[in-house]
Amino acid sequence: MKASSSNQVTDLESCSTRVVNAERVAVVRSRMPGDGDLTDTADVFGLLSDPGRLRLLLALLEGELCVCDLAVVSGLSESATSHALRLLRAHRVVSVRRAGRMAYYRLDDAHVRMLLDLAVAHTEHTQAIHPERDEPQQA
Amino acid sequence: MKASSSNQVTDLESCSTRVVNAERVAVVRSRMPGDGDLTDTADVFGLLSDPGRLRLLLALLEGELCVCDLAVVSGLSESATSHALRLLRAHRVVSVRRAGRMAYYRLDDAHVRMLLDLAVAHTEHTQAIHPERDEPQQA
DNA sequence: TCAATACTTGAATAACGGTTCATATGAGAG
DNA sequence: CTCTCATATGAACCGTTATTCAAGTATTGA
Repeated sequence: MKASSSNQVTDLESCSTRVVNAERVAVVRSRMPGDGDLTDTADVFGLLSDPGRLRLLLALLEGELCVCDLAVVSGLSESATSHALRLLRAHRVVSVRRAGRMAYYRLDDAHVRMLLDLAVAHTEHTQAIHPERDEPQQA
Repeated sequence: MKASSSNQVTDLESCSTRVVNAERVAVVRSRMPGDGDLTDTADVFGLLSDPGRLRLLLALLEGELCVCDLAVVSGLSESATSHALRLLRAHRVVSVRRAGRMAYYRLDDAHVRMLLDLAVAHTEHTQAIHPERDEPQQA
């Protein structure tokens, strides 16, 4: 717990930034996560912010896949796929299982899985509501 | 965060990319969202991938705030705050209410709100499980 | 009207991030 | 052992993006 002595938020009138609603600012400040948690969270979102990586992770929602299959599904080159998987692995989002010369990757982060599920649900939802976009999904 | 049309995934054996588990690849392919939805989703995650913007949006979870208060809370300059809000506004994530010379921004995207709530819940959860990180929240 | 306030905008700079190419590693086949 | 296959890695390239500075637009008050 933080016993923040934030009754007096008017302590930064000196610089160019004033405060209009001091009370709300204090509340928001007290609820704001710490710097470390914040950058961690931003990093996680950053990992999901690339279409290629997003495809990789969505492909892994159903179970493990080898690198070349991931490359095919994601539309990336095998090198780009490997780089992307390396990044995801570094952040503990995926894990590897080696079998011979193959490498099978799987999704290994419950939080990321929830974010992906939520994103998928949302796209399906908006697809149902706003079907104006034509999506030819080749068989 | 970019809007690229990088979908060229034809199922040919001719090129260097083979398929190992053809069945799984087919299933994953059929479930894969279309290119438009995918870049949209990636863009949304991209908007949340910056600590400054993340702070802005977390601040707006509780209600509207004016630009200078948002600048204070996020730790950004007022110019950087305005640029960030412009970007979020362009993506319909926040909306503005003008009152005199003030501009009050509010969170205006249910999906983003869910993502933020989930992220906050997760940081609080891991904070409870792994409290190894010390968080001195400056008063 | 003049000046101050609250916010916006554009240009410029610097840093970051994703792809590619070439090469490396390591396992299995011959 | 040698060669190929599956993946990994490093360096370079180039577009993207965040920040800053300076100037611009409204709006309010004197």
